[in-house]
Amino acid sequence: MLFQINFKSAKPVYLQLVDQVKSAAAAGLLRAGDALPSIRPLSEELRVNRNTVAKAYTQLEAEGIIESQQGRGCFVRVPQSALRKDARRRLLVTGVDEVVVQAHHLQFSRSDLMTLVEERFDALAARQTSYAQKQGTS
Amino acid sequence: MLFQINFKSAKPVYLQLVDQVKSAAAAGLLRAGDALPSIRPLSEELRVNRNTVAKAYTQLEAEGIIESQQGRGCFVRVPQSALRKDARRRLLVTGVDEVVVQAHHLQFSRSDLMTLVEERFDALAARQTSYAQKQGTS
DNA sequence: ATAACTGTCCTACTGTCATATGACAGTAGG
DNA sequence: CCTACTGTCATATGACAGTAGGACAGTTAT
Repeated sequence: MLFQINFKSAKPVYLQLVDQVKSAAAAGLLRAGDALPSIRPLSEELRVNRNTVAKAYTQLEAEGIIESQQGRGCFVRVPQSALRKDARRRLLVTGVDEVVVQAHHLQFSRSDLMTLVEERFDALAARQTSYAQKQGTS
Repeated sequence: MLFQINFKSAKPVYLQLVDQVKSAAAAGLLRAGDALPSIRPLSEELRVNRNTVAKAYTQLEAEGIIESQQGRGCFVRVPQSALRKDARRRLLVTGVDEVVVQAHHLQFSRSDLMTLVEERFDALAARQTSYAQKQGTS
């Protein structure tokens, strides 16, 4: 089971799926060219409506993470953002600022936060390399 | 004008207000004991319904950021989370993971990300100290 | 051609967001 | 006391987001 949904979460189901696909792609569990689970089987496995999965895939296509081909399936795209460095940076700053404010209210010091970010980044990178070893890197 | 609303944003108005109050509190623009703008005047200034502001304040009270007293007003609480360190950490990890994945898709390296986080943290801290100097620190 | 798969579109139900309005309750100052 | 402020609650309404089911359209293999 690659993906799983938390129905108690306040976050919409389709956005949970979007995040999980992104995360899997970032961790190397899904690599460029790989086919995603097709909509209907996945919707059954997750106990969710087809259109909910379809909506997640539409969103992912809009963000340039995947590409969908009618009648064939959906596929992971090679990671390349069309945006310039400063535009991408601006996007990231928004998320970073939220985390920084949250860290403050949760009474985390600067070094606490830095350590945590390093740790989580490395955790992601670790998943990446362990998977690459199993599969063989191209 | 402490707060301002972006009506074009996808984020609900009341959540924009919640974030801005949190941010102001984290930056020291609002300090423990300070009164928040009262609901009706603020709603007029922001061109928003009273209930929308009230909803934001209710949310902030639920999160322990402010305290509201009927007939008196709403006040910033002393920052203290009732949660244990590991519970607070778990909350923060969620946000950090999202940023880490986002950073990956925006093609930011580990050091790029670390630098950015440091930068944004210091930017927040700088607002804090500059305000403290103007007002005098207690 | 047909069957079985793939994604896509349309329509409808449900809940959330925001607005508007009226009424009520606690607090402070004249 | 009375007035003017404060927050709170209930209801109604319109717009939109999330989810769901039926019908449609493209692809592949037999």
